[in-house]
Amino acid sequence: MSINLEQLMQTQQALAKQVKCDDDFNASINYVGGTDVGFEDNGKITRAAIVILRYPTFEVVEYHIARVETGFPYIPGYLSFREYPALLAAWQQVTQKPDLLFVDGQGVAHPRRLGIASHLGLLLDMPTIGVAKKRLCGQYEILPKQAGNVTPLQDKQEQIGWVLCSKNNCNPLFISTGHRVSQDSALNWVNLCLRGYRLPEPTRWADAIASNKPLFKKFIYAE
DNA sequence: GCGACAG
DNA sequence: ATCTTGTCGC
Repeated sequence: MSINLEQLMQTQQALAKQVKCDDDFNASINYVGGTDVGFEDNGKITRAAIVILRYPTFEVVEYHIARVETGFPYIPGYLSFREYPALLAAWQQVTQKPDLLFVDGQGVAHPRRLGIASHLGLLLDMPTIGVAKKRLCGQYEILPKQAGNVTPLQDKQEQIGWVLCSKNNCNPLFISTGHRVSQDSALNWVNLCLRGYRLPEPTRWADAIASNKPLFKKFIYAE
């Protein structure tokens, strides 16, 4: 089996046309979700974590981890094809579906406007926000690492997202609309979910769960 | 042609 | 992403 990138590119372009960048979700958010993906056995196994938090208290309501065989390599610009199968498996286990889902990776801040947050948003028909730790494409003005600083991420006269300094002395986050959320709301909701750490709570918990970090171990022990 | 390139 | 200790700075 070989990979036909030409074919996948066309698939992305077709899907990108279906992405909605306007607010289309209940104004009252009661549950927010976060996702993160990790790998095991030299990448043979893809491990996806999904966590649901109550908003605005950020208590963990439930979390799930799904492991599936990795069926696609990592190719910049095609990350979603590698990670979405495991994310869908984890999603099936979710009882309390969130009102908003924070996805690790780009939303429309992607060469063809279909980062994993947008792709997953379409597959789940859920409002999603892309929260990436690195830039994939687009240009922006370098900002002092002072919490609160924010500048547009632009690609060819078009704003594809935001570069946000979420915490002092930390590298910025790359925020972009995934699906059914406006760029302004994406930035707004990330800010509303920040609690003194670089990552917004849904992403921070998903990160801890997917990688079995101290925050998660402590949580398990307390349970 | 060369470098850049989410996780 | 992952393999990994200590270390520097806020």
